Amino acid sequence: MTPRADHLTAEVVELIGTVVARYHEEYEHAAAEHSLTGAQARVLGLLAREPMPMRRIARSLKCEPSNVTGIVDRLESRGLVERRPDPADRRVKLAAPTETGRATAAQLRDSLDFAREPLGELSVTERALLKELLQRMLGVTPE
Amino acid sequence: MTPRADHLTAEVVELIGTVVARYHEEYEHAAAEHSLTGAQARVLGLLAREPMPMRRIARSLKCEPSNVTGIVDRLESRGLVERRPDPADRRVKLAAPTETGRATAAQLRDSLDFAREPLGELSVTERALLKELLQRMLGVTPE
DNA sequence: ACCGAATTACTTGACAACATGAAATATCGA
DNA sequence: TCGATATTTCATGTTGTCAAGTAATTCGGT
Repeated sequence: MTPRADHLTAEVVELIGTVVARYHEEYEHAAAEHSLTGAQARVLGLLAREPMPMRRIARSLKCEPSNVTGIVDRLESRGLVERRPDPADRRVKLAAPTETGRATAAQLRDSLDFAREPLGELSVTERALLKELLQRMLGVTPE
Repeated sequence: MTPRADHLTAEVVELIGTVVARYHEEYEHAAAEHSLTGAQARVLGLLAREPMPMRRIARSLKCEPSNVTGIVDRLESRGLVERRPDPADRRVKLAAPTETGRATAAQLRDSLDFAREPLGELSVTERALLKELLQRMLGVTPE
C-alpha cells in the first residue's frame, strides 16, 4: 500500500482530524440546542430530505437496523417523526417527519454554522478550489 | 450572523460532511481490527504521544472526567495502559501506555490510511494548497 | 507559620443513549 | 411451501452525563 506518509501529507491528515473534531463538536451542540442527540439529529435530517424505511436509515448510518428502532422510537415519542405503513410492502415501515419534525430539521440545518462561518474566510475562488480538491480526494467524479 | 449560505458554500459543507463520515468509518474500522472502540483508540493514540493526567484526557476528548475513568479502566484491564502516580501531585494519576500499548498505537497509526491513500490522488502542490485552505478555514494562523 | 475553607483530581453509582448480535414475528417472492 | 427480507425485542457492553464522595493541594486570615 501507500508507503509511510511524508511530512506534508501527515500535516494534512492532522488538519482533517481537526476539521472532523470541530465538525462533531458543532453538530452535537446544534443538536443539543433542540434537546436532540447527534444520532437523533442525523436521522431527523435524513428524513427531512425524504421519508424512508428503517432499513435504509440503518444503511445510511452504517449501523444495525435494530439500533434504528430505538432512535426512531425516541423521535416518535417526541412527535418529530411518525411511522407509516408502506402501501407497496406491508413489512416495511416508512419513517417520515411530522410538521414539527420538519420545522426542527430546518432550524437545525440553519444553525449548522460550522462550515458556513469558517468558510467565510475563504473567497469564492478559494471555496471553489477547496470543493474541487475535496471531490478529488473523495474520488467523486463530477459528471 | 452569516446570511443564508449560497449554493457553492452549501456544496462545500456537504463535502466536508462526507469527509467527516468517511474519516469516522475508517477510524472505527482501524480500531476494531485491534478490538478497540473508537474512544479507546483515541485515548491510546493520545497517550502514545505523551502520558497525561486523567483530567487532561477529558479535556482533549471534551467529555467529563468520570467518563475517562471507564475508558482507561478498560484499556488498563487489557494491559495497554497503566496508571502511575504523579510525583509532583498525589491527587493526579498519570495514564501512560505500556510497551504493548505503544506497539498497538503505532500499528493503529499506520493502518489509519484514510487520508493518506485518498491524498495520493493529489499532487504535492495540491496537497500544500489544501493544507493552506484548511488552515485558513480553521483560523490557524501559521507563525 | 498555621489552620480551616475552598478548590482540584479522581472515582463511584445511577441512569440514558447508542451499538451489536441473536431470536421472534410478519410478509414477500419464487 | 420454502427461503429471504423488514422490523422488533432482548441481552449485553460502551460511552456519556450528573451528583456525591474521598483525598490532596492551595490560599486567606490571623
